[in-house]
Formats: sequence, structure tokens, C-alpha cells
Amino acid sequence: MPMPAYPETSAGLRDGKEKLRLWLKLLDCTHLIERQLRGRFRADFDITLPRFDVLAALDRFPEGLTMGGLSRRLRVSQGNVTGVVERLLKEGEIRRWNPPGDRRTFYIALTEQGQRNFDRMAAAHQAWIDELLGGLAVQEISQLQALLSRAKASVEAKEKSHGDA
Amino acid sequence: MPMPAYPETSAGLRDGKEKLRLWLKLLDCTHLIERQLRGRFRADFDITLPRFDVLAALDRFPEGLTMGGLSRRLRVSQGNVTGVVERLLKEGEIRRWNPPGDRRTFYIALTEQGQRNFDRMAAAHQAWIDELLGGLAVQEISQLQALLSRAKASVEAKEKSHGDA
DNA sequence: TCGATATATTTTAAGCTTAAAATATATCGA
DNA sequence: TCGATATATTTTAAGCTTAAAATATATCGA
Repeated sequence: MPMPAYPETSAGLRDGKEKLRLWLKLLDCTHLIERQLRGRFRADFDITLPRFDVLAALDRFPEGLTMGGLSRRLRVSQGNVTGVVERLLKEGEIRRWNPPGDRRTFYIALTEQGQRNFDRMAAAHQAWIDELLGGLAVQEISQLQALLSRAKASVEAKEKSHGDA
Repeated sequence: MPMPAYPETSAGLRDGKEKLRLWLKLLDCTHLIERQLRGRFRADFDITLPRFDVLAALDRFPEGLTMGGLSRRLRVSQGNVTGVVERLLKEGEIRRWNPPGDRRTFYIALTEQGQRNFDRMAAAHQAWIDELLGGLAVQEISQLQALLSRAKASVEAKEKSHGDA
């Protein structure tokens, strides 16, 4: 008796594009949610997503983050943070200083004003996410969380073997 | 005997931020993969992600897509597609025409050259995704796919109730 | 101690992205 | 038929993003 060409056939389509489809759906979900958030942040707080992301990163590091640390955390280029940080400095949401002993390095952190504004925005942000993902059961949330961790680990393993930082 | 304050306590942390954490992980995974793909597309084909995305959308519609249809499919603004399409036209990857009877509307589709180039790039793209997500089991892939569909449905339901297109 | 090398950041040039206004064409309804 | 309204797209102004080059400072090793 011949073996079936595709042993996993019962689980669904078996044309070898399952991972590609998964990636496309991941991307689509992200874009969908990002679009919602962008519009709401703009309407309610007149702030962009990239600026909020910087404030959120700094909120987790009250002692401050370097430009490079911020860039790695947000997974954006170094030159990128330069510009966004510049605007947030001008608006008084963050402050910047050199650590003693290294004049190349800059640290940035939230100002009091920035912390106050971030706290308000973060509360709204969480409420929006709760609303948008409200259709998922507690169990689904935790399953997704675990599976995405697995996906992340897979990508990071390949990333290293490829030689990029 | 008092009821526990958080009935689902056994499933993990119960501070009400599970959905937020899930969203942050989703975003992180997406950025991680996007960064890999961007670098590889650039190195191997000297093309940007947005341009590839347009070609991929057109590949699925050999009869052509309107500017608006493309914009909705890619979840980007209308003005955005104008620019990317312009560059692809100049490079000869796509062609554009008015449908008979409506001079407001433009259709675009791949040229032969565009189709040829897309086919090569799509093969590489699929191989990269297969590699990056290679650490996931077949079952995990299909679970993720199903859960992300659920997430997407949840967001789309809220989107409608909020009044945005 | 001082040239070579490494590290941290900014600058540059090009392209991507958005929201809102502007333009052009089509359709609807008296 | 023709003004009002709707639809499809482009333009505009501002900001975001990248990769690579440039700048500035620190560290290493003879």
C-alpha cells in the first residue's frame, strides 16, 4: 500500500505554503490593529504611534535608556530614534543627559510632564486593546501568547545563524 | 467561603494586562520578521517591502486592481499607493489603464517583466519564511493561523461598531 | 603615549506613510 | 439638463524610516 504523498493531509491544505499564509495573516492582524490605534491616538491625544512607543519604552526604564538601547528595544534604526527623540525633547516630554565619563553616549528619560501624559495615554491604550481583542477568550489569549513566543524564538534562532544583530 | 477575586487565577498573571501584552508580542514578532525580510529583499533583489507587497497583491489579481482596491488590500492610505505605483510604473514592473466608461478609475496589473521578477522573488520570500518559522511544528502553525483569525475577527467587529471603514 | 580600532550617535539622501485638501469625473434627482 | 452630491484619485505638508557615511569620543596595544 503506497504512503500518501503528504502525511499531514488531514490537518488542512498541504501545498507547502502554510507558513507563508501564517506570516501574511500575522502581518494583516498587526496592520489592522495599528491602523485603529493610530487613528485613536491622533484623535484623542494628537500623538503618533512612534512617539507613544518611545514614551512607553522609557516608562519601563525610569533610570533612562541610551539612544542605542532604545533603538534595539523598538527594533528601529539608530537614525530613526534621533528624529523622534528630537521632537519629544522639543515638546518637553523627555529629557536627555550624558553619563559621567562617556561623552558619546546619551541617556533619555521621561520628564514629569511626559510621565503624566504617558500615564493618561497608556490607560486609554490598554482600554482600546481590551476592546479590540475583547472577542478572545482568556484561554485563547494565553495560547496565542505562548505560540507567538515560540514563533519569536524560531525567528531569533535563524537570525543569529544568519549573522545579523 | 469567599470567592477568589480573580477566578481565572490559575491560568497565569491576572493584572488585566494580558491583552496588552499579547498585542506587544504580536507587534514585536511582526517587526522582527519584517526586519529580516527587508534586509534580504534589499540584499538579494534590491527591492523594498512596500514594492514587493504591491507586486504580491497584483499577482493575485491578474485582471488588475484599482488604486482604491489596492489601498484597501494593503491597508495603507490612498495617497501611499499613488507613490509606490508611480515608481513601479517607471521601472516597468506594472502597467496602468482606465476602464472603459470611467475616467476617474485606474486599473493596474503586472507586466510580463513584473510577473517574471515577482515569481523569482516570491520563491525566495517563501523560502525565507519557511526558514524563519522553521522552528514551529505543523500543528503550531495551524493553531496560530486559527487563533489569529479569531483575533482578526474580534478587531474587525469592533472596527465596524466604531464607525471607521 | 599614540596610532589603530571600536563604539555611540548624528547626518544624509531616498523612499514610505499619513490625513486632509484639492481635482476630476460620474451619478442622482428635480 | 443641470446643480448637488458622491466617488476615485492625486497632491500637499509633515513626519517616519532605512542604510550608509560621517563625526565624535573611548579603548586597546605596542
